[in-house]
Amino acid sequence: MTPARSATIKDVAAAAGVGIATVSRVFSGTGSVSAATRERVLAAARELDYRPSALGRGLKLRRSGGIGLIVPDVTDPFCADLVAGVLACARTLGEHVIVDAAHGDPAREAEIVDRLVEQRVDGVIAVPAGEDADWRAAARVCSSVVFADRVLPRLPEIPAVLADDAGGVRSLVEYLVGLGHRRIGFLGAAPPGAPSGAASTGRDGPPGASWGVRERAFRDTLAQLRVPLEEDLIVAARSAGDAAYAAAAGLLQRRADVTAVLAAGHLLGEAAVLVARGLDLRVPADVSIAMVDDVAWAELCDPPLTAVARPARDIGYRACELLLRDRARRGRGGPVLLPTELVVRGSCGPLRTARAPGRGTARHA
Amino acid sequence: MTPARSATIKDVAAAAGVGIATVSRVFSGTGSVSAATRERVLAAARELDYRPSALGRGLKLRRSGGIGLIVPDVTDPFCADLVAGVLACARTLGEHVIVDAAHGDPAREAEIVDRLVEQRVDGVIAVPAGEDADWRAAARVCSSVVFADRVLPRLPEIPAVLADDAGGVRSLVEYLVGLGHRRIGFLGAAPPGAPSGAASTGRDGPPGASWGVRERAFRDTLAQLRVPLEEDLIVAARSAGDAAYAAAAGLLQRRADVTAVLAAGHLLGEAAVLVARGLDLRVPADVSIAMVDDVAWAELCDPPLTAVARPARDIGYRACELLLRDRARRGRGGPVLLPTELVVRGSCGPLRTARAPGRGTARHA
DNA sequence: ATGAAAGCGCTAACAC
DNA sequence: GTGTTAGCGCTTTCAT
Repeated sequence: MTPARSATIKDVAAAAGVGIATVSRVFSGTGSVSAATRERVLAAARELDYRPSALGRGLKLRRSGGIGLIVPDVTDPFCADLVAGVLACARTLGEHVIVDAAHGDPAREAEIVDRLVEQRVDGVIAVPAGEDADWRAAARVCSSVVFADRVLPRLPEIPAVLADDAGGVRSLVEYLVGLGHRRIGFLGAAPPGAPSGAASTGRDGPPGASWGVRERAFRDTLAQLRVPLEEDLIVAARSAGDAAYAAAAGLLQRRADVTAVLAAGHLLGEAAVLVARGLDLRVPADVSIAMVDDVAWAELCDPPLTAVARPARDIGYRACELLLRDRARRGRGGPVLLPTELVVRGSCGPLRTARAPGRGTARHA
Repeated sequence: MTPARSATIKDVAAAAGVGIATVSRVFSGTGSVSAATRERVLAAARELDYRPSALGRGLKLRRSGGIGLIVPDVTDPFCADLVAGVLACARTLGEHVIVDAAHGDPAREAEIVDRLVEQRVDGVIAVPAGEDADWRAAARVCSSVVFADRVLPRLPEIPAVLADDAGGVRSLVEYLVGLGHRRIGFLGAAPPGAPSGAASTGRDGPPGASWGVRERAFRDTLAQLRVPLEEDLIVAARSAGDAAYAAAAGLLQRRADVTAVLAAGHLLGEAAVLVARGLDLRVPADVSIAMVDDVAWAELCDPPLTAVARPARDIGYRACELLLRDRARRGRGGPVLLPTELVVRGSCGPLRTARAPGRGTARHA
């Protein structure tokens, strides 16, 4: 009863008493077929439970009808939103999406790119981890590559869609300074491999560069507002859990006089909140906290956290559009910059003179 | 310089002065090739920047080397973890993963399944939304289908990997009852389409059935512990934001005497926390809250939320293994059940006699 | 050990 | 409008 192998276009043609080209026309929508024939073909196809093979079509057309998407980690809320955006756009364009996670490992990323090229995907969207992957080759073999959320300084010709991180940090700093804060701690993400906890050099490291953008925006805005900058208020940590926690704890204990902390990412923000709680600091009475990335828990936190929302979903959506629709317009005028939004909640308050006595001392690792 | 079209096996064969079969042998690892020839082939391939086409191979082999993964929503933390698990396993097996989100819409899911079948994926893993999709056909054309996290009652023959939700809820109820609670509200997820806020019927609705499992476990455990069950403490809500909030608010206002709330999912838990805050109820002094799904914010919450952790990542990993490796062992002895873990934090306290006066009155929509 | 040749399922000229 | 035919890039007998 059930056919051992799924029916092919040839089977359908035979069953409908037509040529295979006609069947192809019916299913690919190309050319013209009389209503009667079309009906017969459709009936035969239904009867045989025929499913056109994307493999055959792909081979002929030299494209698979799918795109590749590489993110650092699908469980990161920002990445997840980005993925959702790509999925939404790809769906409207009838393409499927091969997703993979590079976990910040350039070698792994290079492998993924290779696989994607072998699959002959119609394009690749990546939140790039590094320059090991042969991005140019990928852009050549696949029709194209678009970067999302991050760019690689050495590959300026690859089009990109980014959040306006500088603008986001600027609005946060302006907000904090407007509240009266002067000694603001900056928890920044260090590039992979950098010594954790060390103050950054202020220059862009090879990968990402986005951390550099945020730190520079922090410095620039402070300068612009004529707030003196203290180097040891700027801390760079690998944003992994423990390192981030250590960095935040170090900052808050070393400088008991900081009145506000700006975390340059949600993992760093999480660390800041946990450290403040561990040190028994009241937020915002003893210290104000704000962060980049408006993830779900920001609202659930007590007090709810003020954050800069970055349009992750839109970034994904636009990147996909850029890749598949606006091929022509691509890469002109530098990266596409999407606006961020400052979401004010309760975690930042006006400046108080000093921390309550006894607070801010280590009490908990 | 750059070839207009990427090199094919034929080009490499010509360049290396060998037949295409030899090149194929070199790249597919099949058959035997002399070391010298292999070297020449590899050199030629490198020279031409040759990438074997998965399309050609797939057509011949009648499999694409990829699997499909359908989840309700990639931005849901549980789903994201599940996806990560599938990705991890697929990677070890050298398969790529086509991911898509059905958003709880059976029609959309059916479309996705169709696309996946057209792609001739080697198998499909799904957190199923409904029975519209032709799962049996998919299982036939693709080699197989495995359900994750949910099963479809009408398709018992499809293998599945699930969390032991019943056990999780049971441990939560036992914990709460052990703390002295007797009037425990249950916030359950209603099947899509059911009237929100209405008490459920206690029977499995067509889709998912997982909500049914949790509610039944709630009832059963209470009965087993000889705690009287009050029907109007059981509320079913669509777990979407507003509906969940409304359901939680309804429960807490209608029954000012509930001393604990068990939310059957993280969205419902979020609603419970927000409502408690809105009603100015102290947690756990006025009301204890616990939920199923140990998502990131549970720890960031104040107080941190007690929750049942479900092994989302493992579910994904096992489902993928089952699909690709343990084909033989599949579907024997019913679904694979993975254990949950009760993570006790600060959101549940011992029973107090009554809510503080004035609390629990509506004060905030 | 290696090459020639026959498809895998489909689309796109090109004939009629 | 519809059928015929020639590949798309690869794997795989089957010879050699």
